[in-house]
Amino acid sequence: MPELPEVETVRRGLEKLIVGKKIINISSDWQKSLPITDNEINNSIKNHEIVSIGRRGKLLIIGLDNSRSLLIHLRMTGQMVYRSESYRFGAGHPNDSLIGKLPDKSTRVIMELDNGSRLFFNDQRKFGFINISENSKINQIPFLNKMGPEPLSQDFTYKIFKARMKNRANSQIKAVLLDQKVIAGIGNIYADESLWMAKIHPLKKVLEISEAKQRALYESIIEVLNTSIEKGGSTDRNYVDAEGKKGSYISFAKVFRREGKKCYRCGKTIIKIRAAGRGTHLCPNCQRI
DNA sequence: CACTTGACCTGTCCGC
DNA sequence: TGCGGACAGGTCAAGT
Repeated sequence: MPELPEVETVRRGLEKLIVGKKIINISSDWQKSLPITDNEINNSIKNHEIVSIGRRGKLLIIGLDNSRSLLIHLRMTGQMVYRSESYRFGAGHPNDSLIGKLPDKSTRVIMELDNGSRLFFNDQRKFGFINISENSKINQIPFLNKMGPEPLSQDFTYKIFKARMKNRANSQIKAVLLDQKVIAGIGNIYADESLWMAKIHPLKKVLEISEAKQRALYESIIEVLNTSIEKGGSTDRNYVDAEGKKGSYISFAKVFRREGKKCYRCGKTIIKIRAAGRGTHLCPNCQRI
């Protein structure tokens, strides 16, 4: 589910809530959600303090005081929800939350902190995970070391974007945007939104996209991601932030999940097709093949 | 090399 | 009300 803006929203929430706290325990009833040995949990996680919360693409990185990091990928339906000690004694959950009492049936991992609070990793579809790495080895993880640039960093210039597009000249643009090796953090929602904003058909081959439109796409990606972070991300189904609250970007979306409705720009009907194996939304008038 | 399909899982929605 | 199939925001491996 969560793409860069959602993961960034969770990161900011966790940064406020759990940095400086010590992990007392971490446990799971689904091995694949926490593929870490008991030995490692006892030696490298328990009684260690959380010193930082980072993000790379869609991956959350919780830094510990022993040069290790917990790597968390939410995949399609993951949530990281913090609950203070008061929740154990009946405190209500936020009104704009999708979830009630925790743990619930999608809870895969529970982390207990030293102030009595708990962090719940909920993941309906069990695709996500919490793993551990030595910081010095993080860049050796294939998924991370091949990952493309962060689209919201200063280093992500138009020149870099253009060069990376050129490497994938024969591919369909939507597939390229979804490829984490090209640019980190874009998923199905923001690929569709960026392409609509830049007026590019998702099935267009990169080499068929004009210089002006490539420039527009570069700018659209940055604008769309920044706008979504401002709105706290998109809650289409499962996504909630670190406090369990929904994001509001989906109600600002221009094409995503708007099939059958009118294009805000030209009034024609938004359609849904398949591109790169994914449901893909576009305006057939603004975005011509 | 580029693209598709299947796998990993659970839940929801739609049509019969 | 029940049942089967399609589909869901991600990624990887294998096949064409």
